Amino acid sequence: MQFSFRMPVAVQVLLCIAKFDGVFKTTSTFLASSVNVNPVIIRKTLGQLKAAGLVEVAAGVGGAKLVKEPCDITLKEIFGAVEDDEDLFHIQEHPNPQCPVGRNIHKVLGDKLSVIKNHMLEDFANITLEDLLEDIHNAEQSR
Amino acid sequence: MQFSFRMPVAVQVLLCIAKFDGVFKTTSTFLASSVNVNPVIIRKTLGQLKAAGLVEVAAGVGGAKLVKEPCDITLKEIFGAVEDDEDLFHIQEHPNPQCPVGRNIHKVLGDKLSVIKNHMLEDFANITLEDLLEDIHNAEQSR
DNA sequence: ACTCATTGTAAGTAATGGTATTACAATGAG
DNA sequence: CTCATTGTAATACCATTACTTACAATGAGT
Repeated sequence: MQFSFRMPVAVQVLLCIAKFDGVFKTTSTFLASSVNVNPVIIRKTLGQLKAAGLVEVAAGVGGAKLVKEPCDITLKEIFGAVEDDEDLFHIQEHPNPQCPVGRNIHKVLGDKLSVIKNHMLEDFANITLEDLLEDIHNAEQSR
Repeated sequence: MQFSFRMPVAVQVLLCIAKFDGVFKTTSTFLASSVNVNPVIIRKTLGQLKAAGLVEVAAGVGGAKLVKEPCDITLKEIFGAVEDDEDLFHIQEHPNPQCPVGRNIHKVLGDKLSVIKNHMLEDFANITLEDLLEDIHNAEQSR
């Protein structure tokens, strides 16, 4: 059980846009060939990133660019842009209300798990696109 | 996108076993009526918890009991018992190796995300079954 | 030894969600 | 006006989850 492609795809898309800004026109087809998924997936992702105010996309002429600096874009924003804001875990909605465990499980476990989800989001908030660009740069240097 | 029922179900099963120890025989049918899922799901879950050394199940006569004290059972163990040990996120396996982003994304993003997953597991390790039993007890008191 | 509720497990079904793909109208710079 | 590209809908395919039925194996109680 794990999260879908969406967030990693969005991250890679943004990294490519940042990396190739001014060098190549970053169309959905171009980005799709880096990620190796269908261009429609990229367009959908770009739409979500645009709605979140992270990129602007040139309809018609094509290409996307960042609205904010890489140091001002965090994984938390990216995650929020492409994933629904729902609980991390799926707790059975209709437990037995006659059972003392059943009638409290949602509140008790839900509380704990939402704290943990917030921790995860905080971790995401501490990672910026610039961090990743640097890591990639370093990885390229040591080839 | 979220994790499946499995972990919350396992938690509820363990809580019921602890709560009703010596009062009711905790058969799969009994547990299933608290969680409100099919008894077969409970048996499968109990099998995983047994394999993880958290419970023992009386085949034939029926019923389950804890092998360890509630204060010694953490969410991390429960999570590990019912979920595969895989990455939190699914990073595209075949990005374009000709792209500097594509050929490094797995390492760069994977590293960051595995740190975050470990944080999550640490959070899980700090929550015991006893904590949850207490929370339920308190919730019941204030009804 | 027999009984019987229960576990362990397999097999099949249904529902859900993610990804891929095709198709096409709308866009907008040149 | 042209044309590559975006935005979006519709569809298909596949994997996973959860549900359900079925039945042999188990083991305490009689």
